[in-house]
Amino acid sequence: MSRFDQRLSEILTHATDVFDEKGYAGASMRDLSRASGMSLAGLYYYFESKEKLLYLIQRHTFTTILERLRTRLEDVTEPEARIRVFILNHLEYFLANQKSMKVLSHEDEVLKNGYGAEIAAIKREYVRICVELMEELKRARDLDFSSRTATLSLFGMMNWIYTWYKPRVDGNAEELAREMGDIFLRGVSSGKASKKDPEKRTDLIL
Amino acid sequence: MSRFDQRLSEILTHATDVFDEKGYAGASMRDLSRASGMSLAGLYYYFESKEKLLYLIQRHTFTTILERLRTRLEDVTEPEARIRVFILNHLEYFLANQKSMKVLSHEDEVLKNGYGAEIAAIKREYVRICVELMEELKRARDLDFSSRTATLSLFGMMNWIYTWYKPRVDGNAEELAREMGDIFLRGVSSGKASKKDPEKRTDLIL
DNA sequence: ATATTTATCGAACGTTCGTTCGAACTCCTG
DNA sequence: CAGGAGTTCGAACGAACGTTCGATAAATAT
Repeated sequence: MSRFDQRLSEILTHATDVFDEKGYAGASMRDLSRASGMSLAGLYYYFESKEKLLYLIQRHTFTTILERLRTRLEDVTEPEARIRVFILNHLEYFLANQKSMKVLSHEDEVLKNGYGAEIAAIKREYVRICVELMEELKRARDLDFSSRTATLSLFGMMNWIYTWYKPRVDGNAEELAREMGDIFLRGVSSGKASKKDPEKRTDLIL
Repeated sequence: MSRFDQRLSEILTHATDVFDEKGYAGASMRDLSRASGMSLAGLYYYFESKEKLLYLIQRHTFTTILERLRTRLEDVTEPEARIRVFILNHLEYFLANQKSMKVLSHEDEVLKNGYGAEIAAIKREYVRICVELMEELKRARDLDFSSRTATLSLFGMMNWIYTWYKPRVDGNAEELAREMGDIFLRGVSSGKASKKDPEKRTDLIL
């Protein structure tokens, strides 16, 4: 890892802190300069615009969590266990990198065109995997529920924690993953749900 | 309703559109001026700062949904039904006022000091009611789960919809409330969950 | 030690920001 | 129709914005 890359990732870390606290639009380049201990002009040696900086943060965060997920899923075949792996992976990374994940979640719509499209593609792939896990579970247990609503509800449960999680009160990722996994999996485990429209589309429009 | 109040609420509506689209920090007073068809200076006849404008939007949205909830809960006594009333009320208002609710959810932390404290107090009361419904259910059915985690997970499921809801795909509030109610209530209905720490605190620190 | 690349900086650019102010317009009341 | 209150506006304020540029300092290579 070159000196350049190392310094860049330090800047990314500090920028993440600032975006977390003030939001992307609310954070100024001068804020970032102050936080990273580098001059305003100096920052532009490492990236060409504020927008690109957000892109770099989001891409790194998203590709990392996706990578870890893929590795972990390799070892597990049972459908419910695979969903629990998904939940645990998501929450573990979320809590260990709360600021990055808030910047990823909260600044979801600010990147436009090229950068935005690239991040959106990673996101689509991440969600697609989760929907597939739902489909596996439905097939294995002959369940009937909307994979789309279920998946997006699950993401809601998990992603919302950035608004309320307090380490001292809410325990670690394992506990939380177990609690949320219990609620979600038991909630979804019954033929009764969503009987009305079993052909409900499962592809996602995001 | 005075002419002043009427014009103000028109401005609030247009401002909500702009905040929804660009975020509070990303929206300029000139954007708001353009959207509401009034001159930049003219806006300041109706409110004294951009911050106050966000406060007015958030307060109106939050007090309205809270008011409706109280009215609806008066008619229902059975614990599970009361939670379903909460979910339906929340989702109905959320979908009918998507932009306002996004501004309320997404710009949660931007108001500081006086204004922020007032909104936070309404929020605390709203969440407190939901936690109490959980406690009622637990008592009535002798269940054992963390009211805090359950409540906040439920809020996550519901509030996250502003990131994915498409009317044509996801149906109306009733359907969604039934689906999410099924998942959540079935998920929470079992003595097995969270057995490990039955004394887990139920008061919320937000 | 010198030359060359890599890294950092102060100062400034033009633009946009939230807000103010006094003048003007509109409207209701006497 | 005169007059005062209620409403709207153009123009401007100083401050802060994202970005650029040429000079300088530090690190590396010769």
